[in-house]
Amino acid sequence: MRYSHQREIISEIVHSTNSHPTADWVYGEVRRYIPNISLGTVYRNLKQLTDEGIIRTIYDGAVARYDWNRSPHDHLKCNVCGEMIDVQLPNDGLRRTVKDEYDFEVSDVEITLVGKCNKHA
Amino acid sequence: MRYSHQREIISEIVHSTNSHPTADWVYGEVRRYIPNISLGTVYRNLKQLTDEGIIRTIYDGAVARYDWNRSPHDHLKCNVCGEMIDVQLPNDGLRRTVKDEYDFEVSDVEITLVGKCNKHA
DNA sequence: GAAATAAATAGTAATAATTCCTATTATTAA
DNA sequence: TTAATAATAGGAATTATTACTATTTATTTC
Repeated sequence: MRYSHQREIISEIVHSTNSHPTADWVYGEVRRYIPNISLGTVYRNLKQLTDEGIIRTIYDGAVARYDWNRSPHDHLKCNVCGEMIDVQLPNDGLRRTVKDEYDFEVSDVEITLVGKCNKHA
Repeated sequence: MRYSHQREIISEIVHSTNSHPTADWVYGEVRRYIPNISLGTVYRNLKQLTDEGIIRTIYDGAVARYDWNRSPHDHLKCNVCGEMIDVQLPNDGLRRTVKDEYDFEVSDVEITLVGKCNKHA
């Protein structure tokens, strides 16, 4: 993968936020720096960055979101404010359970807890 | 919600499989019984059945899948054969952890373990 | 049981998110 | 510096899904 200015900016933008942005939001931000960038370029680069392991793609219902946080982690999704919060939850138990009970070889764990975050006591 | 033949058949089809079918697959099946049913009718009814709690909608990446199994459960997704297997995993620990550590009020737990199922030793 | 009411349908157009295509531009290797 | 080719912009195409509308059908009322 050779250098491109567009990819550099896209990567920086994803790394600049904890908001798990959508492709469309990233597109809007990149245009502040590269006004005539095309949406296809944004998608292509988000995919390439994902393939290279530089960012992660997560799915929130039907839309893709992008996450700079590559370390294994889970998400809390607040139904009230829509925010998605990174958390690290223990999953050794889950892995062991499915290995023992279903003979299933786990390569990836995806946990999302939906509910109400602490901003809405 | 008043009776309709179309909804009846759609519901039966979703209940007849463990394959977590997509709307498109359901559409193909329903047409064996109602050849001129429209895709919009399938989507509308799948949504209504979901709203009524008769079936569940789950997301597999970007596509919606439908599941007759309403009891709380999780999924094992096999990367080799693509199958999605229903399992019941304990999640009391997870709930307690986020309650205690993040003051997050959980209403729903979504767990998908990705890997290799026991058909591919 | 027939007419009135309104929900549901078929068929099709529209939308949203994403991918694909192609002529042109830019990066890198020699 | 040039040759090779990856990446781009711009737009068309695709896929999944929702919206619209005239017509049909299930239910309600008399």
